[in-house]
Amino acid sequence: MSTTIPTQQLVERLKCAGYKITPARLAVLQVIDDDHAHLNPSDVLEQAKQLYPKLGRATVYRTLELLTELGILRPIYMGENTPRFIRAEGGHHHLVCNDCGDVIEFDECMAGDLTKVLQDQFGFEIGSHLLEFYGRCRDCR
Amino acid sequence: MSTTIPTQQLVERLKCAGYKITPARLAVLQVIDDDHAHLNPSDVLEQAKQLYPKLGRATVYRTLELLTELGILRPIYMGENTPRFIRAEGGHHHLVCNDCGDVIEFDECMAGDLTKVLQDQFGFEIGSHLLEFYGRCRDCR
DNA sequence: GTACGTGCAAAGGTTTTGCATGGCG
DNA sequence: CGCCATGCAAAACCTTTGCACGTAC
Repeated sequence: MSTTIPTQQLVERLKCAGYKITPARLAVLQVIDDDHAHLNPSDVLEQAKQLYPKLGRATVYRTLELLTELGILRPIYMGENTPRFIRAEGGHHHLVCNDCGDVIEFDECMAGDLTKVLQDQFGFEIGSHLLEFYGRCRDCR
Repeated sequence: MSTTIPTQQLVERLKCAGYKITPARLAVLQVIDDDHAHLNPSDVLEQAKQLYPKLGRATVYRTLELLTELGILRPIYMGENTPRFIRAEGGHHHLVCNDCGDVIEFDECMAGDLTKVLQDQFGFEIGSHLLEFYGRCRDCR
């Protein structure tokens, strides 16, 4: 499994923050290095284990926590009772169906304008955002 | 504890859907009947127990699930590993601090415009939305 | 009176922690 | 070679389920 990995960028960020690059971390990084993934811890374990079979569940939790602290990942809640992790940067725009749970991503977003307003008004330094609409999809209507 | 409760509206919705009005449900309804609350199941249990001490934890879970099915509540994830329940209607706009976890609500929101675009584009029937910005608050900078 | 709702306790999952071993730098 | 990171197993949590009893309608 050796693409010239785009994961490289993430590896740099770990290194710069003073963390060691281990096979366990590499496996997790490769799995979550997709702007459109939204995996829960068990998904990550399962997929990363294919890259590094010795990987343990606790390590996945520890790595996900680390990546969240570094601002690389963000946990979101999609209705079931486990968190799902998505890339923290930029924006995520979801259309969630209340009936079948399907999630559609869309691009349009006007959050950029608001970002500046909010930074000024509340003194917040804003790094990313999540915009979700809830309703019923075409098929479920 | 007997205001002329605004909770009345919620009670109606339960009745209409064919559910019995019990003290346990009333207590939970009163606790979550606040557009700005974002409580996790334990919070709800704790607060509702003050209104109805016999209340059990399982009943809180069952009631929260029921209210979610009826479209009255919606679970969201705010970083810890428990869901928090908010009123499902309309929009929720949060400014979340990555460091201290503080949540500020704001009013401005341009999601209304997008709603129509998305309904047309994806055939979705949209009922509500959640817009969250993540960053660091004034105090944590 | 009947069916639905409840509280309790046990079961089922998920997440966290402790600790001896292993491996990155 | 020194620490940090890991895997395993156990502990701690949170959530769900089964069941006999209570109660809204």
